[in-house]
Amino acid sequence: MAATLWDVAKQTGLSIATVSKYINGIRVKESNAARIQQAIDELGYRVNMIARGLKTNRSMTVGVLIPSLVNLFSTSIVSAIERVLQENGYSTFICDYNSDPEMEENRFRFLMDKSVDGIIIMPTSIPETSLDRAVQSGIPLVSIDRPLEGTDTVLVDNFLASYEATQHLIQAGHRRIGIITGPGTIYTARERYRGYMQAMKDSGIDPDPACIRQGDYELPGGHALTREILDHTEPPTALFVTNYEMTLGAVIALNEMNVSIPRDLSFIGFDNLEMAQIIKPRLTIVMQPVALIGKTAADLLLRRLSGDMQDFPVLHRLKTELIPGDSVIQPK
Amino acid sequence: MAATLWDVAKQTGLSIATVSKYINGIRVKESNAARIQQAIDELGYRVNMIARGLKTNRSMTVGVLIPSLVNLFSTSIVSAIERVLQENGYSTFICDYNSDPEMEENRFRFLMDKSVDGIIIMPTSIPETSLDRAVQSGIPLVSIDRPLEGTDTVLVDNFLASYEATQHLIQAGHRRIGIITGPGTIYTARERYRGYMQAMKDSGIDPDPACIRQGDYELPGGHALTREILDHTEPPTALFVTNYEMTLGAVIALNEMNVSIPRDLSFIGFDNLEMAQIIKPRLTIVMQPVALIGKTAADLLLRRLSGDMQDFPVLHRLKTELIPGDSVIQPK
DNA sequence: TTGAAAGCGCTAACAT
DNA sequence: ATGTTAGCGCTTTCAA
Repeated sequence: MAATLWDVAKQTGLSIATVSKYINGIRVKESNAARIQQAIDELGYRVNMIARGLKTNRSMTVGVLIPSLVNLFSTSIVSAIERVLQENGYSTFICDYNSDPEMEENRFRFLMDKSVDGIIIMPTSIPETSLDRAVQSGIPLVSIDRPLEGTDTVLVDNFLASYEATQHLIQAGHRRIGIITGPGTIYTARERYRGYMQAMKDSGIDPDPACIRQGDYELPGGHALTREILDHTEPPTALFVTNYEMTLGAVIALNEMNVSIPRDLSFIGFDNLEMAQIIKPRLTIVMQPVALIGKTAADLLLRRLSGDMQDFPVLHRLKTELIPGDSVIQPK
Repeated sequence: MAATLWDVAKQTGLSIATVSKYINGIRVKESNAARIQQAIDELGYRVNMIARGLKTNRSMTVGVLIPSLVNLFSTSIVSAIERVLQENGYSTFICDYNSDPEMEENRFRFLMDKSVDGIIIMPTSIPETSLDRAVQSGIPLVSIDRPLEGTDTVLVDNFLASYEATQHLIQAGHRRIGIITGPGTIYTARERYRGYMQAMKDSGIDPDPACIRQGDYELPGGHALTREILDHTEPPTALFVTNYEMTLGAVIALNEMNVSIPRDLSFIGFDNLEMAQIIKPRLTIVMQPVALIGKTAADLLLRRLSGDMQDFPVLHRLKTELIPGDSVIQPK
């Protein structure tokens, strides 16, 4: 059906080998080059990547494994990854594991079976041992958002992000500061909780457990827990919500309860500048450099793919940014 | 490095062909089957999909092309597609074209070059002629969300969805009904606009242009246009917003403006039941069956992939659902 | 500079 | 039921 090297060779009267060389950028006689190119155009010849892959043992694809495709944070990163990889001739198998630990391993194996050249993974609970197969096959692995033992990693300084946000509230004069964290099983959630606790401690504040709620990183959780915290007889004067979905839920809940930001409650949210800027008053948020995370991970993988194993395993800890809005003022 | 058929054959003392047969589910002697399986386990043998693909001329991958990876509607569909495909042994190349017409063609060609077995595309502006290559290569194509000439298509009845929503407002007694539509370049936006106009017309209402705004399907647009419409000297008594992002923007804007739903304004939004249920009062929304769209498209593609070209090209027009909330009441 | 030939790992006749 | 063999389309020595 589709034209092959053989067709081009035949049409030009040259050999397959010569045509192959031309395609791979090896010098051929100028006049031949022209004839080959013409034949390629006429026949609409395109390299069969599968055949090439079989020969070169490189599929020019990388796998990207994320908890969920239906999550803005993940997909923003993937979007950046895909762009970089694509610019370098790689294509991307994107897999989600539905935040399901079993499926996580499952999909990882699946990617391996697809003979990807490298893998970028946002792990939740996959045990290090399951990754051995990749390591042993010499397939580069880059972990994002959460660290993995003995693996190149790109993440943000979650502890510091949370520390700074909390400190920001403290400096505004708050002492009764609420926080909605993520699941204790998730690394980022633990780190963000740590940052909050440390900041409180460093200021000599003893946090009230009534102000601390562990959420699930999902919108409904943020909504419900915000109500819980605010319904307390002595609600906090400031609230810090530690991811995007829960921030959305919190804002909706506060609107419903007619709790005015920042008059009744100072507020710091997480991620998604766009949303933060649209809300009135503009929300003060912790912003993660999603595009940079993706780009850094992709660049790193590309480097490993090219055989450069310098400084392995490296840990890129990117900085978050506290974007000031109008949602934090002094408590009454 | 990795074990091949040859290794397994050698270890078992059988021939490559026999091992291959076993792997492909062709009966071999029971005792041999056991030996082969054991060797496979011991060696950690896994089929080389690339080699198999070269031989069978099927890569067992399909391409999915969407405008954006950073859009809940798209990714929800993709998520469903991926699930179905994966269950059937296919893997998925997900590409986004950043809502950029040039890139759209670009990425389409890219997928073709990757010798995918089939393609599911959510097209924006790709000309039918660009798809010829797929058609000529015999690569099945399924279009989602928007119809494509001569192509299997899965979409929802946008006209009816909008008609019903508008009618719902009219039946509640509204006559001054605002709408925020999407870009005129996008099929769904045009259809939703048509549905609104038709419903108004069928009830003998002449819509006021001041109540009609064309948005961009993005959150900030919904936000800004809601303010515009409400700032009018004679604002509508009801507002219909025609996609998720803009609905989010509209709700935020209304909260800011202290416009109470439904007391001051009846409201119908679009998509994302989760959000609609969390907002108080619960939003009445038009819901698209995203999971079903994905599943239908994947099933259809799978059918074409298996050679069943019955009723080609078929158009699946799925039904949306108007989910009643508490955001629509009679106007004052 | 070009071409002949040997596979990459697998499947599928075909023969046994 | 099993084995032999001929490729799939490409890259890459090696020789000419």
